[in-house]
Amino acid sequence: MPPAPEPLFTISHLARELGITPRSIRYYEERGLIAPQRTLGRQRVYGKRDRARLKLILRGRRFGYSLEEIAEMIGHTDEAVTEAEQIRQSLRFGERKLQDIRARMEELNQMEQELVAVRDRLRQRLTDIETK
Amino acid sequence: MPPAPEPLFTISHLARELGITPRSIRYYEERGLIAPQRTLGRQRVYGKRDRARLKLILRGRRFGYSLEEIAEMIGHTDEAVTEAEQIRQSLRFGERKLQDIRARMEELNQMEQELVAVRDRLRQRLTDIETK
DNA sequence: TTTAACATTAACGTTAACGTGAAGTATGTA
DNA sequence: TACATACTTCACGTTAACGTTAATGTTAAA
Repeated sequence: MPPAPEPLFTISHLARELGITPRSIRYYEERGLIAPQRTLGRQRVYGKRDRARLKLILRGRRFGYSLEEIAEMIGHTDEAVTEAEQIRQSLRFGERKLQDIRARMEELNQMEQELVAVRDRLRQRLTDIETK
Repeated sequence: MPPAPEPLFTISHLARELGITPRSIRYYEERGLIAPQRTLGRQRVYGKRDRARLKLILRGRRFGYSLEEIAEMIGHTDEAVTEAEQIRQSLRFGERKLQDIRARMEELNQMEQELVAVRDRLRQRLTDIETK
């Protein structure tokens, strides 16, 4: 049996799908966040893993993480130390970020409660005004 | 009985307490997010409400919300329309942001799961390597 | 009342994360 | 083979969110 034929994407295809520009994707590569395969003719080819990685990056961005932090979270692709050390590093960063995420969840809860409180106060004032 | 003497803060006092710089606080004011009282000599004076508002702003920032979005969330202090309209507007934005927050919670969960998955894969590879 | 410790405004500087071409070349698809 | 895409490199532009500096005013304490 031949190895499962992985679905491949061109840069602009992927960009459209993710709602970003090819420029951004190349920029992420420049910053060492992804490292797609290339065709014989040097064109970038993206697979499932790359797509997933990009989604992670975008999710991170939506949460205000810098590309630098995201790199730490999911692991740089360049500057290879030994593989084991690489992995251990990623693990350490990953743990930190997990903590971080859990802390953020708490904060989101706080924020939600505060917004709800603000809302309720506003509603109260509104009815006060309208029934005066 | 005199009105409860509210505790007042100077800008750098508040900045220290919140772990930011006076510059940032002034900038938030410039962007219409806060509007502290002034002394006779034009120096800024902050009260409890201001402090709370700043905390909200910072929380928002930690989540990657732009100052613009935060302003929408908690209401601009300038461009006064009628009070009722103001309030209704804030309510609308607030509702949106609540939705937003709930969506983000979902995303955080996703992110956590993915990070955990990454972690587990990494751990697996690590033991693979070490026991080879 | 002087002085040290803050504050104020104004303006220019900085960094991250891209956007926007330009220019010339290579690749891939109908 | 035509034509849309993609590539690289380069460089300049842009926006948000402050940092920094300068020149001056305010305030609390001694």
